[in-house]
Amino acid sequence: MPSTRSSRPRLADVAARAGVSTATASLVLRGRPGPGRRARQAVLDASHELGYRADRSASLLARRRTQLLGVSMDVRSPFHAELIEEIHAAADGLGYDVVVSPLTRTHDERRVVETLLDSRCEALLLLAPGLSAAQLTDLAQDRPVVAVGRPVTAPGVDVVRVADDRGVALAVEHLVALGHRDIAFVDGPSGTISTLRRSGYRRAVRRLVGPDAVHVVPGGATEDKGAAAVSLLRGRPVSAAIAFNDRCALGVLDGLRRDGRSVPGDISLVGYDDTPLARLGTIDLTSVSQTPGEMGAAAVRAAVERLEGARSHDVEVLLEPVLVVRGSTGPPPNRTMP
Amino acid sequence: MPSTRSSRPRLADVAARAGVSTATASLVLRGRPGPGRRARQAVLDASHELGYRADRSASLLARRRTQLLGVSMDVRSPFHAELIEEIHAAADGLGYDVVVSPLTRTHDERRVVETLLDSRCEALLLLAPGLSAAQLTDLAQDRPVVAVGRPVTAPGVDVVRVADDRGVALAVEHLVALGHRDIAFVDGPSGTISTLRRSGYRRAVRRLVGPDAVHVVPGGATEDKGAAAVSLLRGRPVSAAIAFNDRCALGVLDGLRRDGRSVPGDISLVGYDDTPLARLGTIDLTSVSQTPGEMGAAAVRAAVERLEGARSHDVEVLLEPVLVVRGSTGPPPNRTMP
DNA sequence: TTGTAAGCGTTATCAG
DNA sequence: CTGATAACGCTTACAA
Repeated sequence: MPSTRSSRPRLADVAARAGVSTATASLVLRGRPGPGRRARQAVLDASHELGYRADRSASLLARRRTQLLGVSMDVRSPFHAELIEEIHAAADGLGYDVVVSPLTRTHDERRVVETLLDSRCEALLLLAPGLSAAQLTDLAQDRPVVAVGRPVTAPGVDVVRVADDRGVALAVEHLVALGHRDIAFVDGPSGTISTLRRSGYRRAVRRLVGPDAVHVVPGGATEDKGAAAVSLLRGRPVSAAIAFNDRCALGVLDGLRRDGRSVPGDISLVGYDDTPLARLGTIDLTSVSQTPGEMGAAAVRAAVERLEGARSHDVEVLLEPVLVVRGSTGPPPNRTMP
Repeated sequence: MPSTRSSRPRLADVAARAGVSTATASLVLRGRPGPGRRARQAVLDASHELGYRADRSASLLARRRTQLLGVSMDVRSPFHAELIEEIHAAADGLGYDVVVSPLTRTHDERRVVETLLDSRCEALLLLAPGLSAAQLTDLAQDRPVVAVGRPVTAPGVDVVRVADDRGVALAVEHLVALGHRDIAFVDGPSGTISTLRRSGYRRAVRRLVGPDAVHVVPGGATEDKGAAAVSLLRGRPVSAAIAFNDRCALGVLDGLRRDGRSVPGDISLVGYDDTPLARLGTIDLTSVSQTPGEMGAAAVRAAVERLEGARSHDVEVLLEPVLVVRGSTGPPPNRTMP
């Protein structure tokens, strides 16, 4: 009668069954060169028959390198969710594994980072980290640290982000190409990101339309701020608006509809972030994408370069945003031929 | 001159500095009884001065019990994100730690489960698992398995979910209390969940309004299906609708507005899931909450009960949903006094 | 090519 | 109350 407490098979079990040493078995199972055909086949068979899987803790403990990338994320952010997917895929391709630790009510960023380090992660990819530049620099003292999606200047840490000013410029270019000349910008909350996007708007409008065409109204990062901004849009003739982000745009959209103005019939609207929200059939918002695929790959690459000694100086990877055109933008109403 | 390659301090370093054995140091650092005041203080000081943190792999490897709960989740689901938070908090309280492994393009449920097991998790909490009942039962052979949020009948696995029929019934009761008598149900996709919600609707309407008042129209789980259902709502006088879920409700909302009907002025609307979407100021949807806090706590409790031998029979925890009343429901128009 | 044996950093057992 | 010392399960020099 077999013991009711069936423990997982260990490497020694596989080795015994295959009639080889654990050393040989280990080499075979990790696909390392050395063992011959006979031994290889025997180990593979035995492993399969026993349903063997290596114990992660033991393996990590024994290994010199862990090839583990630690990622901190905000569980609530859909954008982070996408990044996680991409980071996973990119890491996979380079032979690295990923440990994600979610920020929650009970686990703040400091604690999450410690957990990651306790888990023997060799590098840290921090998604939109809230830690100060000094703290980041301090962390980077002992291992590669990559700040993803937040423009920080912290010596020793690599940064991967999308050019915010370029993103808004893309939106302006798109609208101008459609024939718009009265394009407003619904600003975001105070902060680096808003500043970058606003200046991107300013420069693009000045260049493509004219210095007097700049029209920034205060807004914010949330729907209600966007909705509130709608009343400020009435002062001047406006045929298109670019919002700080998708949530803000959603508020603008709703406010406009309440006003009886149709989108894009009366006014075109562009958001930022290309969130799943923007993709909803009923919202269908033209939006600027931060290209999570590129970001994830670049972040992993940055970490791995450092780990493999291919680079020792800091790097800031500035990615190009992509405008995703959907149904919320179109030609302006009553377009007059020149 | 200290070596530039500063490796983390080990337990032995702490012990040496404190002038005690590693055994004593270990006991102190884990807050176990035994060591006296002197030793205790010395170890604590040394540990602090060195910035010591235990190596997780080594600790897990050596420990008899790992007290690790493995959780699989769909990164894209905001509801899962909430559950993760709650599970984390609940586990914390019971002295357990949580390992989350996200389902992604490159990591399907089988692989995620294997990773979790390789990491020495003692129990599995699977959020809305897609595995078959047979597979779940198989997994549950060797450790506690809790299926969260999906009604599966798999011998050996515990289930934690919210009573779907009760949720819809709550919505019906709310609407009837407001004076509605013509309440439609916009159905979901084929499946267990839809069946449960639909029958909850049927029973409640029959009981509170009358057998002829039942009015189910086909819908689906997404916005477009909801929007399409709006045209079917015109056949009968309808003063309120309950949608299969929030996304479907969003489609209904949009369709109604396009029709020029106001919510809740002309028609009241209730969603299901209480997603962040429902909470948006511009949507403000009355919705049925699956109470993630309760679910998370119940799931952790179920796993821990099994692990600690407090229970050996299967259990299905059926939680009460909660109706979150927001701005999309109100009294019916032209209410005639009896 | 293959096996022996020494770690990896903790925890846990068991004498003292 | 404290300290050796043997696990834990795997990787990896080094030797055969």
